[in-house]
Amino acid sequence: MLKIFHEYDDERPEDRDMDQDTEAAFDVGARLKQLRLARGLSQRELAKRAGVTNSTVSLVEQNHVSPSVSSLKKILDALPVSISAFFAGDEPTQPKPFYRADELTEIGDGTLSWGLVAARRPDRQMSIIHERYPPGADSGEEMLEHDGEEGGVVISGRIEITVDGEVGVLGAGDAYYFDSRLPHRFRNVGGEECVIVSASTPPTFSDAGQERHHA
Amino acid sequence: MLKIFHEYDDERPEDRDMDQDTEAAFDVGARLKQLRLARGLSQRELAKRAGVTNSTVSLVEQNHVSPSVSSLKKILDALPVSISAFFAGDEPTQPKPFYRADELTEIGDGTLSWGLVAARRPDRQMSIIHERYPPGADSGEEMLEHDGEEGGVVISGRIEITVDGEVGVLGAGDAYYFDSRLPHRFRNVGGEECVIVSASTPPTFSDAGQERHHA
DNA sequence: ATGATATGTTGAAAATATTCCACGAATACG
DNA sequence: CGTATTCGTGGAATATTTTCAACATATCAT
Repeated sequence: MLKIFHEYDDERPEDRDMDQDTEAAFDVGARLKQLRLARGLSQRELAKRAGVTNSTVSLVEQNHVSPSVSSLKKILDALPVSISAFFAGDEPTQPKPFYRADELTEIGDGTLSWGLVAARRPDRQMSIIHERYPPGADSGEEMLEHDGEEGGVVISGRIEITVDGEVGVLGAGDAYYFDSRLPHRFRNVGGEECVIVSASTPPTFSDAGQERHHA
Repeated sequence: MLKIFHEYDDERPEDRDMDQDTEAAFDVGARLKQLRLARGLSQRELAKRAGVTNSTVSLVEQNHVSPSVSSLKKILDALPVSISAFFAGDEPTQPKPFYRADELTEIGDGTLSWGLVAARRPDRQMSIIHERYPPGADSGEEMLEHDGEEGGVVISGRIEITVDGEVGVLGAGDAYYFDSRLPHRFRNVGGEECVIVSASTPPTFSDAGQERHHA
């Protein structure tokens, strides 16, 4: 869970009756600042969009005040970030070993040329795939349905994805994530190649037919 | 997004202005009351556990005030419910398949600006992250070790990855995959930003709170 | 009925958040 | 060097919140 900072910089944490919980602190100010800077906004610019004063943004970022929910909402709306997402932020899974680009296992069907990461790894829990969809590429009329979950991030180009009847056209930086049992389909409707990095679990593609049991 | 009520009595949780989102107003008071009653607590009992007065609980439940983040946190801690989970009803906790680039939940520590896909999806089996390492970024001297597996594909830039003593420098198109229990580290040793799309399982980063334990 | 306890509400005081306005630092430009 | 602009900060005034201390209602036992 989180602990909300409420002290002034020069005060010590014990000054306040921060009681029982020992949980990790959640730094509202730092998180807000991070999100603001990630969007290249100044305090004033953000405040203007949010309908609050720059002072408010400043004080909140310094944890000199604990904003009211309504104020925080105004500010986050301007980013935009939901309150839920705001507080969902925590330590990420630090990412990290090594497959040369030409070492990725090709799993295309002729038209497609995809690279599967760590294809031969036994008991692998995920399939991470570097996908390249040429213009017009289509996973097919009949929707795909299989166990597991899959998601990915679009690197370049544009792709139309249909999930359970819902259609979205994603561009660079956009992402998707859904339950693979829902009928789905991928189509490159643009004029250029579309590149995606995807992950799915449990691994649908297994080079060595090494399926692992999964509840 | 959500609408925080700040009006008195006669106001009701209705849409007032519809911005780009299709979401309805978020009734803080009603949600709090719902959670409190679900646990069979009186306002006074909850207030006592939370370290606030019963008045505060009463006023908040009636939407007569918009509580400060610190107050709301105190109250929710006593339930216990995370702030993120509290507002989760707002965001499509339902399987939302598509995520605009700016909808990815930002994670990172200020220098980093990463986007987590489907952060608030309940019982998500993977964390897919769009990572951006600025020049010089380093996951740290001390190696990371945690349960699960992780992998990813380098989109641009160069990154040095150390896994269990083995060091590799990856460039665009290269990939990695390893057991997260092995000590590992990431460093952008190049002069330009390095972009990676990674996936890890199980998700170390979860929108925790009052959720059921899952196997 | 009467008192004892528990509930949720609210006026007024106290505490805190937010605004208004100005300051100093940094940058750019003549 | 001066001046304009933008930045983040913070004092003092204002607005909102939280607390304190009732109050009204309801239930239950005596």
